[in-house]
Amino acid sequence: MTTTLREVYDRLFAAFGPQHWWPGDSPFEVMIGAVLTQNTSWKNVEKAIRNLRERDLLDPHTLLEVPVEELEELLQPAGYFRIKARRLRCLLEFLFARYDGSLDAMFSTDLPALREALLGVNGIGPETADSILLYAGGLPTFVIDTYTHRVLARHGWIEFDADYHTLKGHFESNLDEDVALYNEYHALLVRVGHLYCRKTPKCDACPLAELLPDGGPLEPDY
DNA sequence: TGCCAGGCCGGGT
DNA sequence: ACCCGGCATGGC
Repeated sequence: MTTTLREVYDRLFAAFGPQHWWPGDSPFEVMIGAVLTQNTSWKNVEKAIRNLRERDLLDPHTLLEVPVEELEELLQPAGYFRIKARRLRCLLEFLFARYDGSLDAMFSTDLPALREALLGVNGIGPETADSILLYAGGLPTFVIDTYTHRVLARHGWIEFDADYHTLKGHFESNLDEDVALYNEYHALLVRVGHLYCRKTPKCDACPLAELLPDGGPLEPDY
């Protein structure tokens, strides 16, 4: 790759500017959103979060008191509402079992150990864990998502088969360890993905278009 | 109208 | 160790 990841970032930032991620008024709200947005558009997530806010449930202690059936109803507009209600319960149980419900306590612990512990919670995979750590906790871990994979694979900057861990390491080993940079970079990748890097690429107006290999994107049908 | 969204899990080869 | 179906709503 002749273009560095830093140069890609600079292009994206020049094109789109700051993305102000993650939307949310508190770390807890951000953490909830990370679970709710799994394979789901953020618009739908907003409706569910609004339901929670209207009932003052954007707090670990109050949310803990909500029966799972009631939680399902509140999450309905976000889709996958039954499974997400249970996933939030699992995350809450983890938070109380280990940190007495305190996000500050949780985010003050050793990052690699906390990440592994989160991955042990049912419903928390690598992207959700890293989103929680970076966007709710302000900890330096790079978030990989489908768009990240697509953008890099289509430009030939990674092997198409590269897994989550490999992509994460690729970013973290080629960038300064900088929470603000990790934050903005991932948000920009999602933005450029939404606009130009869908299942059928629309590379014509993409700010990264001139960095494509001759003949267009590799893996265009991914 | 069908396709897709800021994944992840569990069961089957 | 992979592969795949299931999960569900709303926007374009």
